[in-house]
Amino acid sequence: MNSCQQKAMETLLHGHGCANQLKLIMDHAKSDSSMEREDLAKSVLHCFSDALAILIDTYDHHQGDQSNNSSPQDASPVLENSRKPLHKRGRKTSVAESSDYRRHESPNPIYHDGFLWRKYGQKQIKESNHQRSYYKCAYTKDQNCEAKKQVQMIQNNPPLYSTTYFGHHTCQLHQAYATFPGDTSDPQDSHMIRFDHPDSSIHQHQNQSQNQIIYLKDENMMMLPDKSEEWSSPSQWMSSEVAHAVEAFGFNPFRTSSDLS
DNA sequence: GAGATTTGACCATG
DNA sequence: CATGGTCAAATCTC
Repeated sequence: MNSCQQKAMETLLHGHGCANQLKLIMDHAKSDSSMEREDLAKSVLHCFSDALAILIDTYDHHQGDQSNNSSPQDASPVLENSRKPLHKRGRKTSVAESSDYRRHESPNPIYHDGFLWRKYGQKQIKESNHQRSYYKCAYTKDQNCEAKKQVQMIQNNPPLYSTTYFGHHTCQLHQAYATFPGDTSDPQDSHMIRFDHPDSSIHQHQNQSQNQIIYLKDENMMMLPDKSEEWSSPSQWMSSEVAHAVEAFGFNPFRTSSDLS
């Protein structure tokens, strides 16, 4: 799996975690938490739309490369290392010279990509009418993680955002997630990872709940369990784009979080 | 009060 | 010197 597919899967996992939190809230909420539910629902929708954008973008690269008979590794927009020394402050290398970057364009800025980011700067870019935001991994100091990303609106109508990732996460993703065990106070910080599937033979975890499990189907439509048995294959309960991407790249979203490590 | 974000300044690069 | 990436003090939010 290349980095784009992994990023898309992380985004999907985050969305699924939000959906699980939403379920928990709906199961247990006695008081009025409609705002929290609404925020979670929005978060879920953002995650899936972002993941779709990544997958579609990656699929386009994949198709293009196949037609050009180039290797799969060339599909990701990763340029050669610049081999230039890093300095403590100021511009290090331009985007084109950066050692490793992946760029995605989507109608929504990618905020929920499964990682925790800390904004450290914002700048008006000369060649663009829009500002660019700079983010570092929140675990830059704690775990010496050097992952960064830049988010910039590149088009107004229709809105189009470019999210560029630099470097790799060396932080422990699951440790980061474990920091927020079941905390439903802030949907932005919801990081539960679990991928349930209507077919119990695929994933044992869903048996733990006889309660409502909400599955996503086409166009973000939510379905209750009494409908879920109708979906015998992923293509029936995922959006068609995601299912297509899953088949195209052969990655399995039904693995547990421990499988990912 | 702690942590996150904003924003002006600093600095490397071309 | 213009530009863009980063720092860090100021400000904001919870």
